[in-house]
Amino acid sequence: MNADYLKKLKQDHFKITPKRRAILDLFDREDKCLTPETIWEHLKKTFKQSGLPGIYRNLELFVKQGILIRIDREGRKRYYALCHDHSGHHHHHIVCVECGRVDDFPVCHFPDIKSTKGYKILSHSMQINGICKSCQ
Amino acid sequence: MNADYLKKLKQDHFKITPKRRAILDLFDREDKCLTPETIWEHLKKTFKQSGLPGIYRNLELFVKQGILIRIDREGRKRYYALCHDHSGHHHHHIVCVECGRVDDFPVCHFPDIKSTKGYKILSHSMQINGICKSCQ
DNA sequence: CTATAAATAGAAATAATTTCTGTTTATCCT
DNA sequence: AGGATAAACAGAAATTATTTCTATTTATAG
Ligand SMILES: [Mn+2]
Ligand SMILES: [Mn+2]
Ligand SMILES: [Zn+2]
Ligand SMILES: [Zn+2]
Repeated sequence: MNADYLKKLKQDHFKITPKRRAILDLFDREDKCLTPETIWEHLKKTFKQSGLPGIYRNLELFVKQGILIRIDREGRKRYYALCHDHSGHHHHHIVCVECGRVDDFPVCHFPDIKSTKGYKILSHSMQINGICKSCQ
Repeated sequence: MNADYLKKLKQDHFKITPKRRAILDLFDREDKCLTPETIWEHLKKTFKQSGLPGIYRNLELFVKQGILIRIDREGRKRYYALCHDHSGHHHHHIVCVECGRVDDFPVCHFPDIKSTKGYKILSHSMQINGICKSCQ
């Protein structure tokens, strides 16, 4: 849970600030993907002072740390969600197109090849879209 | 090739305009993913009159028609590329992170399951990133 | 407790995308 | 070929998500 993420931050010499705690807490509570602005709306309840640029910066930091992932949805906004996996194992995510809930997709089916069609393969990204139990 | 795309448009009662031809020709010639603005720069050479909103509209039309796909790259711009497959077979794409070249990735390894973790699966998207032969 | 670099707020800038309106044009039908 | 029609278009303007900048605050190591 949350403490693991904070430990990960501390390990890499990033500061544990109240805002950062609050962002991670929010993701824990909401259990779905969120936009920077939605997060900001929530934070403003607790911190009457709070800037959107700080949200953006922290979200990108969390992605670099493997704590959050970016989610693709309709529309022109960004979405982020908790990765939920602390082992660092490669895996993918399934997203509810209705409510934005995100869960780990247990395994990766992509073959472990290093090249195809003359390309040297570096990475792959994948997202599964569906409808979660409670939205069905 | 190009004629197939035009046929597809005509079938669905979309007009074959010089701009549309020019956009598809450009993709054929460039053989990589392009941003709306890049396309616009090229079109302006031939059509001194030419508006960016028209480019945006056409690109989204082509995506709906399965002629183009959207490509994720670094930065905040959109990229589009030819799908290159007229059979309509489900498949994915590999993108050169250096030059933006895009090729069909022959097969899809994602299992044909209809549900997981309580989700009803609707779709999945995937992109393979690598370095193409000429960029290595 | 202090020094210090990291994090922040707030305002402003940036730039991609969309919307709107009036005009043009591809296509269908005589 | 000529005319009617809806689709496509240009151009300007609006929108809005994201980034940059600067001065101030704050978490943390020593
Ligand atoms: Mn995960
Ligand atoms: Mn393809
Ligand atoms: Zn749901
Ligand atoms: Zn390349």
